[in-house]
Amino acid sequence: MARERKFSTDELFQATKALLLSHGYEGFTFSLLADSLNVSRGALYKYYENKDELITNYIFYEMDQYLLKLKQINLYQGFEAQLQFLLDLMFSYSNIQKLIKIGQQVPGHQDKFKTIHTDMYRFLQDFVELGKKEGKLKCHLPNNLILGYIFQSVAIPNHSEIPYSLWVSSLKEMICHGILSNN
Amino acid sequence: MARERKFSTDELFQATKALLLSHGYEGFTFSLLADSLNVSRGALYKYYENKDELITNYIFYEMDQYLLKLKQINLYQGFEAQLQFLLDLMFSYSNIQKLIKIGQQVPGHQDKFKTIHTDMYRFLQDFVELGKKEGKLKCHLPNNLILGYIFQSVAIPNHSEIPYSLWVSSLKEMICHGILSNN
DNA sequence: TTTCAAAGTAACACAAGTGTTACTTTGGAC
DNA sequence: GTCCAAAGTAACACTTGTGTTACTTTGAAA
Repeated sequence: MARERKFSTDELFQATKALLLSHGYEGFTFSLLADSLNVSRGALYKYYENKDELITNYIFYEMDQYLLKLKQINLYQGFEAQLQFLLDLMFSYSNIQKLIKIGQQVPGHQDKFKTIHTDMYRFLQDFVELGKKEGKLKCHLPNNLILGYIFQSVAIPNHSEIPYSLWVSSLKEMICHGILSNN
Repeated sequence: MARERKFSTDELFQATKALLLSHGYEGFTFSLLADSLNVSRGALYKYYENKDELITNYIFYEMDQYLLKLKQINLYQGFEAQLQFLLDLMFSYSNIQKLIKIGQQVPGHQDKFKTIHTDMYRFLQDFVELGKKEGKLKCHLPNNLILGYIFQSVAIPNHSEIPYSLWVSSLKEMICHGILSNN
């Protein structure tokens, strides 16, 4: 009953993601997005009132997917298995942290994103508490700092192009046992 | 022989810093800067051709100061003392990392900033090598990853407002020995 | 084949940032 | 007091992004 669309929601979101990551919140424009989709700028206004609405929608979509994955942590028994799962998940979704930060820049939506962020941290409290109860995690470290520490580490820039597998295994080692030797 | 200036270079740099950190590279404008200095926009063009030149100048100035401090690491004997010095320095200059990232966004100046960045890392190679030779640092971890890991950790957002001293001591603990208990 | 609603476009008016120019203000040297 | 160079301003022309409107295109249902 209608004309065929020139771009799917998925293509729209992929282009949005690429532009957000390369240009940041302030540098992202509908003109750039329209060009990258080979579509007129006006067409985008058929779907979103403005860039803030699009960005908010997109990042929420991305975070929903992420949270869904995250909740699979409960399929694993014991702290160590859950930690491995969490670390692997983080490395395969390493852009999410950047996107959340961008989301927090959207005027009038900071609260929404802060809420989601704290919700995510609250959801992982059980995981941290489990680690502490099992005697695996250091009890004197604040829960949220442990979580922030884990999430932050995937964002380290790899300037010297260390191979991915070495990168991941080294980071896991440092997160768990630090940079110092034990002797 | 001339009229009195309405703002000093230091005031200019402080205002630039505040705006860069709050608005990012793309969001930083001469209009904002002029307003925050209570001066007309045109006046700024007396000193800098455009925002890129100002930002580059400012961040280089900031990094020069930082490198100067950093070189005091050689005043300390032994790896452990140097590590403590480095960690304390990082926490007191925690914004530098963000500013360097912003600098890397300046069109046509990415190379300059990458150079400075790698220079800084090269300067710290001695420190890392010393740690490895003394058997204090894990030898199998890539040098630049260790450095990136240390620098990145000061940028963790403190959403739950953990007191500064607990924040710093916890991070030092995690960087050195990880999040897991030893037993 | 006609119809019509969704998809898309082109163009307008507006706002904000940029860089420049011609101008005024200031204050020490003379 | 006069001069003049540095400091600062106001305004112009230009560019880019925004949101809207009137328009055309498309394709399946009737």
